[in-house]
This record gives sequence, C-alpha cells and structure tokens, in this order.
Amino acid sequence: MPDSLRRFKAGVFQALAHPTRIAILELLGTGELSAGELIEKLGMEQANVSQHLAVLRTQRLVVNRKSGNQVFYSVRDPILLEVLTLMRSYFQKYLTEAQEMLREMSESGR
Amino acid sequence: MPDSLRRFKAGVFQALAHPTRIAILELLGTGELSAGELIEKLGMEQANVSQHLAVLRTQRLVVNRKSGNQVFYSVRDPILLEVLTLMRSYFQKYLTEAQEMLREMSESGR
DNA sequence: TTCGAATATTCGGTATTACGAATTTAATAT
DNA sequence: ATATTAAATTCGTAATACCGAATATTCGAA
Repeated sequence: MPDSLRRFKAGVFQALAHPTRIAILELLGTGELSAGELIEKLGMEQANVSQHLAVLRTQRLVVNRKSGNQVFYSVRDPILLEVLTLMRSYFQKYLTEAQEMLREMSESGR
Repeated sequence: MPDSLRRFKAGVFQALAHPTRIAILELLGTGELSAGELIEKLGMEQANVSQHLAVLRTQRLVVNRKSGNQVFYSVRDPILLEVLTLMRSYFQKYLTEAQEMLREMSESGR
C-alpha cells in the first residue's frame, strides 16, 4: 500500500483521536445537530467546539448544511459509526484492563 | 458514555493515527514478526520503529513475546484488523476525493 | 442600513509528539 | 569475562495540537 494512502488513513484516525471529537460523532449518531446544539450538549467553549468541528470537516468525517443562521452537522458515512461500534465491542472486551490503564494514567498524571 | 471511556477510545485512535503505526499493524496482519523484521520491511531507523512499537504497546494494540535475543510482535485482537478493513472500504469509497485532498495538501504543503 | 445571534477564524501560550543520534539493557556466543 | 547482536530508552530539537480570549464573518430581523 502506498504511503500516501496510509497518510490519508492516519489523518482520519487523527481526527478520531480526541475525546471531544468522539463525543461529537456519537452525538451525531442519531441524526444531524446544529453547532449550537452540540456546544450546549457538550458544555464546552464555543470556539473550542468549532475548532474540533473544523478538524472533522477538514478530514470530511462530517458534512454540514447551512440553514439561515445555523449550520447543521451530520456524519458523512455510516461506515464511521460502524467503526465506532466495533470499537465499543473492543472496549467492552477489555473493560477491566481499560479501567486499570485509566487509573494508572490519572495517578501518574498528577 | 463517561468521558473516561472516550479518553480511552481516543487513545486507541491516537495510536492508530500515524502512517508508520498503520503500516506496522498491516504488516502484522498476517502473523507475528520480530522487531528486526519490522524495521527491515519498513526501512526506517531502528529507534524510530521501536518508539512506534512502544506507542502500540502502551495502548496495548499489540502484544509481544520474547524469544532469546528477539522480540516478536503480533496484533492483540482481530477486532483491530476488522477496524482497519472497514476503514479500507471507506477509503476505497472516497478514493478520488482522497487523492484530490492529498494533491492539494502536497501543493500547499511545499 | 444597523443590530443581534450563530458560527468560524486568528492569535498566543503551553503541552504533546516525532525524529535521529547516542546510550543502555538484555541475551547469547566465544 | 567480554564481545556481539537485538531491542529499548534517553535526549535535544523541531513540528503539531490544544485551549481560551479576542476578533471576524454571515445571516436574518427590525
């Protein structure tokens, strides 16, 4: 496989590699939401969410539709939700271990 | 979903978010390989590959087995290979667009 | 027009990541 | 013991990512 494709793939994973962006995709799993609704549900800074949306847009994991004053986002392809679902089964399988990892991380972290 | 789990997921995606690490997992898709074999097939610096292996180990996407002088790596769970396969179908679906993206990136990049 | 609401972008600081060079560790063979 | 090979770790530096504050853009309403 050519390296260019691997870089493209890595870009997609990079876009998935942030808790906030995963949360956004999960929120969009049931249908489109406006940027404002996302901001409200996430309870985060407007600029910050907007920046995360920009990352998802740049990698085209989401598409957006403008309606008047608002911008509605939705997941570009259901395959991405399948990936998240697959990951969910992976996490459940290793849940205990994952929890240990998180505990260790937070202990050494601070 | 709790944020701690999202962080764990993000960590896994983060580990996948590098061309070299994707290449490593793809090479391991057909069975275990020693660190040295990986280095040779990738044609990269020993230290660099070893560091990428450390990332994959830390997130437990791979497991390793020591045998004498060598260390053999393999993918921890076939689910991860399924994820990569799913992604492959996604990439094929948007191949044309991906190529445009890559072209634009390399143009503006330098 | 001008105003206000929704969203995006820019900016500056800090933290994280990636790399190669050099060093260290672990195992075997001599 | 010491040399050799495989692999991991440390170190310094450059690049990238993240965040909130401030600013800019875009649209509809008054």
